[in-house]
Amino acid sequence: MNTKGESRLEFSLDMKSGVPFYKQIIFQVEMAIADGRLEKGVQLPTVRTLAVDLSINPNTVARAYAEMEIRNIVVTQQGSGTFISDKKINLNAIEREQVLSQITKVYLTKAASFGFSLEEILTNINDLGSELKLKKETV
Amino acid sequence: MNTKGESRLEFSLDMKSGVPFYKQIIFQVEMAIADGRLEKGVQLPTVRTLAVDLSINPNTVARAYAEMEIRNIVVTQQGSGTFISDKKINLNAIEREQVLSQITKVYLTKAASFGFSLEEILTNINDLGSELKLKKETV
Amino acid sequence: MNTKGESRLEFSLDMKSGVPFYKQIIFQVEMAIADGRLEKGVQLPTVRTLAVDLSINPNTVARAYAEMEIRNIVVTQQGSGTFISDKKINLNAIEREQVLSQITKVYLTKAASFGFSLEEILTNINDLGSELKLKKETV
Amino acid sequence: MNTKGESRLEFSLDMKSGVPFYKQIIFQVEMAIADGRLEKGVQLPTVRTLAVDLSINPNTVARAYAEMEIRNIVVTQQGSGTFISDKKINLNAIEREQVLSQITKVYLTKAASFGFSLEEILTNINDLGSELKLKKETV
DNA sequence: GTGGTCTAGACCACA
DNA sequence: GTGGTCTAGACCACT
Repeated sequence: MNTKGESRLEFSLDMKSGVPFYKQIIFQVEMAIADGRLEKGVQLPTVRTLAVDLSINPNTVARAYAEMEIRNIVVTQQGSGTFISDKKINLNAIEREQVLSQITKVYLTKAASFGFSLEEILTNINDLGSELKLKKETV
Repeated sequence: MNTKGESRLEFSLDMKSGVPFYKQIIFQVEMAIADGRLEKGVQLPTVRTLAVDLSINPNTVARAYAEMEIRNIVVTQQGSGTFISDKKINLNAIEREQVLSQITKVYLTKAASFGFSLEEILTNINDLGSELKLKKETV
Repeated sequence: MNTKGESRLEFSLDMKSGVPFYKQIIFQVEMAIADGRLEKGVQLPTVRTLAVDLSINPNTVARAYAEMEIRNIVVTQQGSGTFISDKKINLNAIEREQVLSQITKVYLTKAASFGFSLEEILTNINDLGSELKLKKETV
Repeated sequence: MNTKGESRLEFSLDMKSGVPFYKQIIFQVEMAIADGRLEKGVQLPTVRTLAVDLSINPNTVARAYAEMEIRNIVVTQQGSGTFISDKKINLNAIEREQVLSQITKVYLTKAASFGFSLEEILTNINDLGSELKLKKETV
């Protein structure tokens, strides 16, 4: 059982995908936040620890953490570690609408270019939406 | 409806994913062959046309085509264009599912980071899905 | 005389200040944007060129550019260079007020800890505000 | 008003500047000596007190004090505390001006990046300047 | 021990 | 030529 302040996230890298390692790390942290496995204040593995776990260079992990710090996904405290931040994005209704439409368009265009139908897409989102523990209704 | 010999494939690129453009192009062609949108003998857009469409350098498109030619996915007929060969691309239902899940996860994670609910997301997809003229059902 | 698309910015580093090189570079770009020496679309010196100019490692320049890309200060086009972006921040009136108060508090606290009076601060801001070509009135 | 033997200095740290905390502390003491806010014999806050005030590790404060002792800026009397020595800190008007200009530039650049006008900035500073009880005139 | 900065140099992707 | 990624290893700042 997780005690707050400690992270039991399992990281893994696809060495062949061509996706940069540091981006894979960032994505896994974002996913973990999205589905509740990581929450505010939880400490990420140390740079050196994760580097050993993944068998990559510490600088590569540091780069992922640095980018997440810039993006306000984590905060780092010199000498003590890297922690999930309580990032809050404040958007008004119109801006929310614009942001959602923008990212949805990119997603649908991509899905369409792979030949997926609206039916398949909606089914998939319903499945994954529950898995990620997305809140069901707008507050 | 496709007339043989002409391609109505819509390509799209994710400029930020870190996945090389030429690999994205190849993958989209493979997906289209696998699900029947492209079949033997259909002509791909010319290098120059596709480069303009995607706003990328023609060399990048040429590289994708060259790579596909090496893999026997397409054949180039000097002077007339690039055509789908009869190489079988095997991508079963499970693999299709994995591809869709992957891009859906990225999308939902991003949406979740902005606090959007499943309800908002589904509404938005239905709206934009019609607008973007996605096919409604799987073929 | 500057032609658009070319940058005549003179960069310089204080090697002894203890301020990281990449942060000094970012700050100088931000300053140049703030006072109009750099505007949307202008190309920054190439990574290698600036590294030679400043006698530092190209990776250090690349890091500065990468951080500015994340912050939407510049956009990079693979293979062609790094350009000032047209970053726009949309904030409503309340958010504007909060943002300004926040950064002003930090500034005043710092100035006070150095012993500067309100009188000195206002004089200094008036001087520098003109120099930076800050717009005088709210639009 | 300062009574000799007690220090009313307000320290502040810029956590993001990249300037080491201990250097920031030293600089603030030097500035205070230079402009008369601190004079010979005045006691600095204890290491532990200042560490709590600034929310940093006591070792960091201790390091700043140790460095100042080496530089003869302060003397430590075992068991009773740390006191300003009679070392002269020379910081003339021009140097003061440069320090203020530096931090003001950082502030204005940031404000400019959010599109604030000189008018808004000055209003905000006047408001907050009173609230934060900045001294109104130079001593 | 923690993270941060910088160098040096290799190799890749793209124009 | 452009920028991007990764490694290896040194040294610093802070807990």
